[in-house]
Amino acid sequence: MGEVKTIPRKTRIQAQNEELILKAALEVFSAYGFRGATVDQIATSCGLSKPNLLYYFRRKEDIYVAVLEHTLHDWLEPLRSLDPAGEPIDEITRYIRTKIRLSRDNPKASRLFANEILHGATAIGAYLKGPLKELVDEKAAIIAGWIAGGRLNTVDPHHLIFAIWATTQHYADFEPQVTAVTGNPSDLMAKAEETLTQLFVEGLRPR
Amino acid sequence: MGEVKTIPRKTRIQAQNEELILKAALEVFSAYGFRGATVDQIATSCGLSKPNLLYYFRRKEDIYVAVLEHTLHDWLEPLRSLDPAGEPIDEITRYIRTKIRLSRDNPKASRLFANEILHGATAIGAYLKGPLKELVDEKAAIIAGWIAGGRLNTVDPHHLIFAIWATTQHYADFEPQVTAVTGNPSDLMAKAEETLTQLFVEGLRPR
DNA sequence: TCCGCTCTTGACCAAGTGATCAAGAATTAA
DNA sequence: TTAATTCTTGATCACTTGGTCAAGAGCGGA
Repeated sequence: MGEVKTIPRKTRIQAQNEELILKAALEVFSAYGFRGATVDQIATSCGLSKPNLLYYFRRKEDIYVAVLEHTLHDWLEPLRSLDPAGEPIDEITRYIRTKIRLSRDNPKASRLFANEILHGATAIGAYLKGPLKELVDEKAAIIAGWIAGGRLNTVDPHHLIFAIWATTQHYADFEPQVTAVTGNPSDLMAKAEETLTQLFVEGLRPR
Repeated sequence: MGEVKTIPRKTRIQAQNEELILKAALEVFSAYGFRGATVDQIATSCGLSKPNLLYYFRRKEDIYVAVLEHTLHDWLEPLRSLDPAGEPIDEITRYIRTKIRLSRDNPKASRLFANEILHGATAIGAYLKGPLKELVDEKAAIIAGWIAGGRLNTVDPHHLIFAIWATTQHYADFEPQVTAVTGNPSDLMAKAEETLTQLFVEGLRPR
């Protein structure tokens, strides 16, 4: 078989530059948002001229959508791997740990999505209502099963997932505030991970 | 005594228009962010001409800072009223409930802050490191006291406060995502309040 | 080598935007 | 009423920014 002729193959230079652009775009869009970022910034940031960048992505919005899609899949991977056959408390704990580490290691992706949703999610609204909703519903059903089996306390699974997202991404999205309040000690993220897992599993009321 | 002559009194029209402007500015800045919002939008939104608006606030940034400061105080009030003499579980529960209702009733203020912090908190950085940090440290100490007295499980108080902020403000800041995933049922916020209080107090592990 | 295609860029444009200003209208205090 | 003060705005400016275009440079296959 080999390559299909009607689909234009991607040049080496093309693949190379598109990767450069997406990397720079994540940097710039996550820092300034869609309207705050400029095409010039992205171009300069990856060593291309502005017209050259617009040769690869014809409109600013095309770059934005591309970088969003390019990052979305990885971002949801941890939720996807929530295992219905696992021990509930372990699975949730592992999910929280994975998520907070993802926030620590890739805060730019977190901020990119936060900004996108904060301003109405116009570019990924369809994705949220489609694939994301399906994934969340599926995992919420698993959690609901665990609850029905008496293996977790009774909480609304959707809101539990929201709570995990919110608390873990907080450290990326609100980093300046966290830093200002805590003074950014070296064990900040370790402490955060420990506190969140403890909090979600045991709660505040002493036994 | 009466009025001090050196301090120019505020005209009726002045007070009136400044209020109009701040209201419109909250609307526009919370929806589009600082760079995304335009002075024209704010002016049109409150029925003033652009030069007229700039007569009251000479620079765009002045409007932005004014509306931030104008909203900040109210936003932190619930934390301020955390009572060291109260019953710990009740105090925390009340705080969560108050916060989530504030997010429901004033999502624009939440989004305004979220956007400001997401993009580096350049306008309120000093406030975060000063008054906010002091307030949080004070309340964290109270919580630490409760923990030391065995009245709450052992968690880091600062991270507990972050967790409460994150989970409650999530419903305002990530509203499009919450709506997309849940379909926005009428009892959404009631369910959220119930789930969060339950989660923070009892945790997930069955007793 | 040659030729067609891809890639790159300087110059440029139109629209939008923050801010200014002079001059007139409205308000207020006497 | 009058005069000082405050308020309002049309016109305009300087600058940024997304996007275009024509022309040239570079690359790869035959």
